[in-house]
Amino acid sequence: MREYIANRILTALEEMGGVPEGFAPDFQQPANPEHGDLATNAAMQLSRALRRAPRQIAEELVRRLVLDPRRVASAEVAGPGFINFRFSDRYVSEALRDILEQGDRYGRTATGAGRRAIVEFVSANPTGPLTVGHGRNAVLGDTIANLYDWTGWDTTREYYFNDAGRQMRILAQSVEARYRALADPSHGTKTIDGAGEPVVVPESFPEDGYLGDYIATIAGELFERHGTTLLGGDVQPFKEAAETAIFAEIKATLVRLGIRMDTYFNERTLYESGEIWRIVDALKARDLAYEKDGAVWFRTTAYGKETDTVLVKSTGEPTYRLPDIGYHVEKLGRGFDRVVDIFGADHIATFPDVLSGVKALGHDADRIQVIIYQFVTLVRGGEPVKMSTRKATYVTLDELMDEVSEDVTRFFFLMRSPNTHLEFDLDLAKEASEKNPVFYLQYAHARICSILRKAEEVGFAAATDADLGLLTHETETALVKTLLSFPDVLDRAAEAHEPHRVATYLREVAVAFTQFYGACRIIGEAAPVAAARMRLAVATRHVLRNGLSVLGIGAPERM
RNA sequence: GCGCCCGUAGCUCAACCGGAUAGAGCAGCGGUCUUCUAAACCGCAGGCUGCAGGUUCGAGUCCUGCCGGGCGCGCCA
Repeated sequence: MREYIANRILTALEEMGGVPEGFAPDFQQPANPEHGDLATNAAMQLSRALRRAPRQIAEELVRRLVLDPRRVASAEVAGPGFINFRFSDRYVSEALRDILEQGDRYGRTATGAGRRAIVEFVSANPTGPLTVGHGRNAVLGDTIANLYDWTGWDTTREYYFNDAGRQMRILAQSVEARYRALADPSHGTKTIDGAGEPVVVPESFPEDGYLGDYIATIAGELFERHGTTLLGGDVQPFKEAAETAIFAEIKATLVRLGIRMDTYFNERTLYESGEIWRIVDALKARDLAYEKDGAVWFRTTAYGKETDTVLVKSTGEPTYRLPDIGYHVEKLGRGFDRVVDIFGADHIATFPDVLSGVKALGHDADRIQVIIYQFVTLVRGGEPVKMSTRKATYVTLDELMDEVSEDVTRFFFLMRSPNTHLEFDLDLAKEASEKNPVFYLQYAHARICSILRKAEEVGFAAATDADLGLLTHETETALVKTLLSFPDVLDRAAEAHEPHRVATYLREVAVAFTQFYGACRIIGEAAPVAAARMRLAVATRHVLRNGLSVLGIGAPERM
């Protein structure tokens, strides 16, 4: 519809002349229903170029505008120069028929058709269970991937990790120390500081080791399986056991959240392929990298930073920036048209270096979209909770889901814009979970299912040939019009990488349906009217179900 | 000190590329179940959009400065 009206406007404007090259009228959905179904501010935008008053332009435009009355009922000038369009009844009922035909595909668009996107998210190294902090990343990334999928992109979900660094070494040593305490009765103990409190640990436990219970569990399993045979040996078996166990747990947590990765990318690949050293050479060849004090530096001052940045330490070990650059070059090399990263706010200062590196190597960094989300502040008993994976002062995602359910967890992380801080009050989430807005959406869906069940009981099959023109009540047309914007909402949410728009929209759908439900009965009305209303209910169910599915949230048939 | 994000109703947050009278939920007050799910609906109250300038037909939105909160600024990841 937008496209149709835009074309008609451009045709009319052509006759008027003086319109700037490439002008595209902008549309919005008026907040006030008195302002019609669609509005354009084209006349105001053109005021300057045409050197005429907006209202005058708008009036001439409307006079010249040729619109098919079967689609558009009216076009009128209002306010400072808006042109308000009202859809015809015929268009509205045809659009509703279209929703019903598309069913569980309704909402899908072809915006990204023929293009490929990769969304990298979670990407936690296997040093411990996923925490509430990872939750926002995981749910945001998965839902953004869903949005790409629904808007026609060929979408890949990827998990990037590093199992070779210092943290993994400390993790392995932590497991080994717990194991020794089990396998060797003579192994002593010591006291270290953990989260401000003294903790008793095995004597060989690293000062900054991991204190979580899962470490002891892994050590216990090793002892059961291998007895004392691992004593005094290499640390490698401990590392492998820890990585295997922790990754299994992470994947299980993701599955609970409804997340399945398509690919896993190990940072080590970039070392083994020699990719990172090729990058160093290429940067040096362009005089964007140089050696100083035994280290290799990236000339980030050439990109507006105050200082240059170390790429390879004097120990010969790369900093994480180098493989990050390599990883992004590699992803672009795989032919993705869009490379999306989901990062926490702590990466805000580092990803520009990565983009600079990608650009320096002659790649198209514009294909890379970095989504920065603000941190989750966990509040318990009115106090913010400090979290650390190493010190085990965290709340895991699994614990959170146990407390408030998977659906509430997902919705909570999605209902707010990524770039606002998210305050997660645990007490509130637990106590007031029944008041959570997600239930409102699910309830509307369950209610529709209930009506359809009831209709069947009383022998009221939902005829597919209903006369949709009978839907003339205020709440009926309002509901249909709300349903109509679903594809557009998905397009915009995908483009902006803002899943919360879908959540906000679904609430509007649920409100519109509930108002219709309150004002109009279905079962018991004259057959033609009842049939038409049932079709409307079915269409609404499609939008709710499809929308919830984009968010990764269940659509229960009864509650 | 520098960079980025945020500041909107008592609380948590919306506001689509700068548009028309800034909207929801929760909390508060008052109504509504003999009829398809009351996990609901209707109504009332609640605002100098942190402050001060600027840009323009028009600013919560863009620019500058200040105030307040968060995150980051390492040969750590």
